[in-house]
Amino acid sequence: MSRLGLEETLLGGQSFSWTALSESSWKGVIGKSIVELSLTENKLQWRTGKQSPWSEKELRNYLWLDPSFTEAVDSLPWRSDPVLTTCMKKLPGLRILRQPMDEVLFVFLLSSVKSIPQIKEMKELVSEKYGEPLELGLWSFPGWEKLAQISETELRALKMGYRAKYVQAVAGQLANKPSLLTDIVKRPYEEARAMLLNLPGVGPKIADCCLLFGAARTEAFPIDTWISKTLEVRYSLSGWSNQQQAHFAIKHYGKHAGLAQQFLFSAERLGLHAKS
DNA sequence: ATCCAGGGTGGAG
DNA sequence: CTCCACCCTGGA
Repeated sequence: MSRLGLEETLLGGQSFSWTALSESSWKGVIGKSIVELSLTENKLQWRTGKQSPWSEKELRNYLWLDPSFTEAVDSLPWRSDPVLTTCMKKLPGLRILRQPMDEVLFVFLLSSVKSIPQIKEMKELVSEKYGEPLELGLWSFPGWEKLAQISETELRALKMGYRAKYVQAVAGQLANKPSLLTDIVKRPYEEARAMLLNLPGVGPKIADCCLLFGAARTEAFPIDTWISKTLEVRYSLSGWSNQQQAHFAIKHYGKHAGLAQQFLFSAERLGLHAKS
């Protein structure tokens, strides 16, 4: 576990639940739980709030701290892919978090044409206005049931713009079928993806983000502007459609393509290719 | 001051 | 397949 790898895992755009307390410590709100992480001398330390405390097991699951992570890393084609190797060497320990699907769907519905700070701000506004108060002046994500009671106008007031319509519509569907998300998580990848694509405001990119970050489907390979650029520039795939790029990804990176995506995405976002 | 892009999607041609 | 509106905010 490296400092940069962990920092990028928590703050790099797969989760919007974490804030930095210092160079190497972070505070997160997941569901109604508060968790603090710090990295000193390469050792991970943690503590959790009193209200809805996490067990060590929950923490290990959330951070993907089991042997399957090492196996997934080893399954990537780093032996034959210098571009991927560079990204992996620069970000040791970067991983996919296992976040709750409801929160992931919400933040990625807000993500279109928005930067990380903007997405975080929208989520915080919603939490402070409609969530439950927790310890330390923090607020929980309100949950979809609560969101269903909020009008589009009210959501627009929280800087959501046209995304408010999607949030409203999805909340409505989930109100009619509360089991939908837990149902989706149980289905095989293709089927789960098709179900997500049925939701208003959810296209291929957001569906794959939900499956990768909110359902631990590491075969999901979200194609956004950054990854598209990486594939064009680093792999000479310019002119390829998103569908063709997706086909390349699963073929080249394998069954944990989503993990490769995270290394490529972060390296591109942080500009790590420029430096030697 | 305008312009433009910020982890897209849905609809039209 | 390619355009482009959709909201709105901050930075060039």
